[in-house]
Amino acid sequence: MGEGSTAADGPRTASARLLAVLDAFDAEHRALTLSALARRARLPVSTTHRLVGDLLAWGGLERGDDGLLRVGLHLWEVAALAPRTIGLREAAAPSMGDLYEATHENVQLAVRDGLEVVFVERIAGRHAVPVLTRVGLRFPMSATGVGLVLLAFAPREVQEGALSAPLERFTERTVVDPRRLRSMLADVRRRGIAVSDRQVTMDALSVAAPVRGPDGDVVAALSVVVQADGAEPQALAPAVRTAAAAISRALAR
Amino acid sequence: MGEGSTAADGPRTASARLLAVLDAFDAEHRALTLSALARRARLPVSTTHRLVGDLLAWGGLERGDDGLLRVGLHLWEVAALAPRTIGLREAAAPSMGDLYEATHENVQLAVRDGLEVVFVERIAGRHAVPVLTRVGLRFPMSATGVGLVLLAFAPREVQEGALSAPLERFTERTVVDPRRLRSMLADVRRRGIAVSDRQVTMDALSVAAPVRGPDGDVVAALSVVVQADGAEPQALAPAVRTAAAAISRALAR
DNA sequence: ACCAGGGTTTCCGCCTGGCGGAAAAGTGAC
DNA sequence: GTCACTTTTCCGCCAGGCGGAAACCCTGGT
Repeated sequence: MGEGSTAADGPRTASARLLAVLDAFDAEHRALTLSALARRARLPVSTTHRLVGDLLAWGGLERGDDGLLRVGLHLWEVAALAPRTIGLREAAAPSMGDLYEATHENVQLAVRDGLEVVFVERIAGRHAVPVLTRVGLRFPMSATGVGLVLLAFAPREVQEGALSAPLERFTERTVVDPRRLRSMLADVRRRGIAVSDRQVTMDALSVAAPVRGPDGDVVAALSVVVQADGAEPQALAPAVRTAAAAISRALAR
Repeated sequence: MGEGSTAADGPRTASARLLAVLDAFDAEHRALTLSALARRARLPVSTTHRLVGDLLAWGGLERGDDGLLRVGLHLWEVAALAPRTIGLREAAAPSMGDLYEATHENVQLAVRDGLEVVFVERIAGRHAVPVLTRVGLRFPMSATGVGLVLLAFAPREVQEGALSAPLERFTERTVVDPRRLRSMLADVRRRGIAVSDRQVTMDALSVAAPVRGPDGDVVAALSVVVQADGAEPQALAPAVRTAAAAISRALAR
């Protein structure tokens, strides 16, 4: 799911209310007044005031000099203990740095969550093609390079779930035919590389490879994203594979 | 505070209980059984079971194939919205990369929280002196390079608070005399650089500079940490200042 | 100086749902 | 089969979470 389960309809538990306060924040709303937060969480102002007090006391939120509320440091400290985020980033950082040095293009690391990818790290090339992704962004799997990798190696029921849902189109080149996607996924499994050519934006092509955990499961995917014009995926593939393999080895330690 | 306010003594609110579940995790306990989590949170097992259910549903926790509970991806997604963490890291990443390329030593970025520093980013030099810090670690301010910077430029009452508390000794060279520390802080403010020489470990010296926000306040500190033997802080200072200034400029945009 | 329209904070009666002890069920090692 | 842990379920109790209302605050406009 994109957002934690804090649907406003029906009775909500105390926990759900507290977590709904946290879900009021997003990339477009990083700083909120108490009243705005209450509206976004669909809670009465006095309830929100009380819950915000609890979160402020714990460090889940901070109140700025401007009176606005923001996500706090302690929440991040706890979240940093998630193995699929900071731990993965730390294991990946040297190899991502190497891949960046080798290509000077955007380098991205993502994990799967349900039927979506979540980007956990990226190095943005200064002169590289602009990319939509930012750390913490969640995105459908079927169009991006990393998404294709993660879907290809996902459990069968996840693949069937993704293939039976309507596939979202982002450009005229986005693959939205399930049969074609199924075929692409088989190809990704065979070659150990995914190429997404102008499926997300019309100027970007990405090449992605799987990152495996200690027991061989695919736990993340690594990609470079380059200008589609003049791109040579076959030339990029070895470097991406090598970097992904290095991350896999780092995770095995 | 180091840990969110979830003291186990006395009556606890529903919010405090939920947050105590999250606080059960730390760097040494990233994966926990339900029973272990209940013990660490000082909650009855059935209460913990219910709260864990709420967090699993929201994405704050995940249950692995091994049955163990871990901090989940959605918590990190929310935490990634904290301006003092991912946002700061992203602004800092190019300059930290440059400083690393220039020195090939450990590069660290930290923010102040109360009377402690929290490390929000680091680049570990492959052949550099081992450092204690990891991302998400919190540490007293007075001994580290970044801590000296953050303390020097903190509001007066924060400085007085730090100076009136007993200063913790880590090595025989740790400054624990408040008068001497006060003098060092004045020096840091004057020179815009802090040097911590073997105050944390006996083999490391760090050089740190302030990172300023758009309104000129010191919002973070950047440092390199090198082998103390043969270290030339004066030679390192310009590069650290330059990188810190670049981050300050990035934050002003 | 006043007003309006937002905001935040406080109060407190209501009643629901959070709480946790007990028991049942599950798991793995021996 | 036993043991020691684990996880899950049940359900009676009552505490505290809830939120409407009101008070108070702040800022910008006139």
